[in-house]
Amino acid sequence: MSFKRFTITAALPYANGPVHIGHLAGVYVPADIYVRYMRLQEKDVLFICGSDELGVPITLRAKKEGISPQDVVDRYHAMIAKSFEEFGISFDHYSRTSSPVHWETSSEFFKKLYQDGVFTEESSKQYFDEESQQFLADRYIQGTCPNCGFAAAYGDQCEHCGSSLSPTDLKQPKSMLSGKPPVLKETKHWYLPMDQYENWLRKYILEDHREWKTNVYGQCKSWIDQGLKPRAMTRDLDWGVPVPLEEAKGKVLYVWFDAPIGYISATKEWAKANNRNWEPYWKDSDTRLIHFIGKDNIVFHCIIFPVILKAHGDYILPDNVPANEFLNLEGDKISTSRNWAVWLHEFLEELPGKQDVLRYVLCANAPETKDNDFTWKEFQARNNNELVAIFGNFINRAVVLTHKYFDGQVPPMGKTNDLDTEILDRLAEYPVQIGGSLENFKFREALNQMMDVARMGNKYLADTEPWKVIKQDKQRVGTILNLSLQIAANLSILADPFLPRTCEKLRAILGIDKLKWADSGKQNLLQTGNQLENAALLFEKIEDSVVEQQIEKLKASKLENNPDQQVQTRPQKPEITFDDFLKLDIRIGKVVSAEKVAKSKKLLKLVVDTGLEERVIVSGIAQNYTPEQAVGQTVTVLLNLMPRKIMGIESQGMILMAEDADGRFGFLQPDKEVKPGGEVS
RNA sequence: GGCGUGGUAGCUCAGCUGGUUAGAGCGCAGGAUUCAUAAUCCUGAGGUCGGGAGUUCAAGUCUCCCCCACGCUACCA
Repeated sequence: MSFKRFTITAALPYANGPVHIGHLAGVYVPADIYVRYMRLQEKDVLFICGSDELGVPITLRAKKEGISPQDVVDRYHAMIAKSFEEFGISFDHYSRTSSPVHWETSSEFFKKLYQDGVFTEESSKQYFDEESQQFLADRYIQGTCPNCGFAAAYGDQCEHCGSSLSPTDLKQPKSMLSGKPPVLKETKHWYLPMDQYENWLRKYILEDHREWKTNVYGQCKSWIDQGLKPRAMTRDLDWGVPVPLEEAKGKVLYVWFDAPIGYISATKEWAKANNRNWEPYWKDSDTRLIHFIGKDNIVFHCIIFPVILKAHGDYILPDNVPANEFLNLEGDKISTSRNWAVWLHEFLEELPGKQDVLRYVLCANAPETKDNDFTWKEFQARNNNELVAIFGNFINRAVVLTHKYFDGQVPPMGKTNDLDTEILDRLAEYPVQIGGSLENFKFREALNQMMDVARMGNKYLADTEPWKVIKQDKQRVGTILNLSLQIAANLSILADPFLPRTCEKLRAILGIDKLKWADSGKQNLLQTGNQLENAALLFEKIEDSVVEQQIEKLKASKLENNPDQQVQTRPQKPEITFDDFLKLDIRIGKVVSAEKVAKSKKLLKLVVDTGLEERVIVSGIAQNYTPEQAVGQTVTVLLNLMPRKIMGIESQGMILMAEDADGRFGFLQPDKEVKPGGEVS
C-alpha cells in the first residue's frame, strides 16, 4: 500500500518528572530522525506529542510536595516542552492532556463507545474514605502486609517484602488521606471487554503485521495467547477526565484510556492553529499511523488503543509500533526516584551546543534490539573518534584545501578517472540505502551508513593526495576537490535527519540552501565558482575533564541517595519489655545444605545446624545467595518461631537477615567464630 | 513456574528462507602520510558464534535440554 500522509506520534512523557536520555534514546530521537527524513522526502507528515498529565502518581507527588496536581504538571510540562524545543525534537505540535480539547475529545470518545454498548458494567467493593468522601486508589491505602508484617505496605504492593497485594489483603488498612480506616463500598466501573476482541487482534497483529519488530510482535503474541481480560476504563479518582455519565459522578477515565486519545486531541489543536483539517490524519485509510514508544508501552499501543479505535469504528489503526528497549546508565537502570539519570534539561545547560552529539550517541547506541548502556566514556569516544575525526575532519579537510588552492571557490570538475566514477557511483547509492534503513526503523544501521559517506570522503582524499598533485596538476586537484565538496554537500542532506544543527552549519559553510532528499546522490549540488565560507569546526573534541565531571556528578547523586533512603527508614516499633525479649530464642547456626525451592523465585530451603539438631528452614534469600554461597555460612536463627508451611515445606525457624537500603540482604554473623548453638542475648 | 526478547571478536552490533576460510564500526598493535581538531589511510592480531545433545552431505542459522540478562505473567504466602 502506498500512503499519502503520515501521522507519527511519540509516547506522551508523564508529567511527574523531567525527560532523561532513556526517553530520548528509546522514543524521541528515533521518532525525530524518522520525521525529519520524511519531511526531506516532502511527505505529508505530522509529528504529534504532548505531556501526559493525569493519573495517580501525579496526585501522589502533589500530595508529597503539598501542592496541587495542577502545579505539578504545570511545572513539568513547561520544563519538558522547553527542553524538547532546545534539544531539537521537531514536533509539529506538543500538547498536554489537561487541555480542554483533550477533555472534550476523550470524553466524546468514551460517550460514543458507551452509546454503542461497547462497555460492560461491573460493580465491586472498593475501599472508601468516609471523611474525605472518596474512593481510594490502591496506593492511597496503607496497612500491615499479610506476608511479612511490614506496617506501611501499600494497597498494591509491599515495599518491604516485594509481594504484590490487593488492598483488601492489608491488615488494619488506613486511608492515607484521613488516616482513618476506610470502609468497603460498592462502586461501578465500565470495562472494555478485551476478550471479545481476541480473534480480531490475532488477525490484526499476528497475521497482518508480521513485519513488526520481533520484540513487539513477541510481546503482543504473549499477551494475546495468555488470554485477554476485560479492563476497567474508569477509575474512582478526582484527577482526570470526568466520566461523561450522570451515574458516574466522581469518576474519571482511566489514564490509559485517555492518554493515547491525547494524540488525537493534539492533532485537533494543531489543525485549528494551522487552519487545517485533522480528520484525514486519523481517519483516511491512506494515512499511515506510527507510534514510537518504549517497551513498557507495548500493550497499551498495540492492544488496548487499537481495540478502542476499532470499537469506535471511524479510525485507522496503528500500522507500526516501533518500540525500543531500555537504556541503562553506567551499568545501572535509569531511575527517576533514585536520581540515576542524565536529565535533558541539565545536559542542555551543562553541555551547551552538544545537542547533535547526544543525538548521535543515543542513535548509535540506541536500544533497538535489547537494553543498552550509556556511558560518558562512550559519549566522549563517539564524539572524538567519530564525529570529530571522521565527519568533522572530512568536511574541514575539503574546505581548507579549497581555500588553500582555490580561494574558497568551488573549482570545476574536469575529466573524471575510474576512481572518481566509482566514488560518484557509490555516492548515488547511499540515499537509497540510508532511506531504506530508516524506513525499516533501523536507525543505528542508517547512521552508520551515513558515516560511511564521510569515511569514503576521507579515503578519497587519502587516495588522491591533492596536496601532492597540486605541484604538477592544479586542474586535477580541482576535480578532486569539487568531488569532495559534492560529497560534503550530500552529507548536508544525508546527515540532516540525524544531525540537524550540524547540517545547518555545514550548509552555511558550503553556501547552499537546504536541499531535499531527492537531491542527494547527485554530483552537482554545488555550482562551480560557489564561494565557501571559512572553515568552521563542526564538532569539538570533548576533554576528559568534561566527562569526568559528569561521572562525578552521577557518583555524587548515588551517595546522596543513600541518606534519602534512610529517610524512609521505618519508625521504631512500640516499646516491649525485657521479658518480651527473653521470649525469643536466638542462636547461631551453620548452613549444612541449601537448595532452591521449586516454583519459587525467592526461597531457599536450608538445612541448618542449630547446635541442638539440624533443622529445615525456608528463607527468602534466593535473590541474594545461591545455594552454593549459602552452604557453610554462619547464620543467626530465631529458633522458637512457630513452625509454618511455606510452599509445602515446613519451616522450623527463621534466619535473621540484615537489610541494606538498596534491598539487599546479608546474613547476620558474629565477628568472632561462634559454634552452632551459641546463644544471642 | 509459564511466555516473550536477547546472549556472535575487549566494547556496540550485522549475519535473509541452513552451504565456500563467521563480518562491520570503535578499541588495540604495526606501518604509510601530513591537507586536516596527532585527525586520516593501509595492514594485522583477536571469536570452539552462552553450554550440551540431536537432525543433516552441511548449523551461528533447524529441534530438544540447560545456563545467564531484561521484560510480561502466574502460583504460593
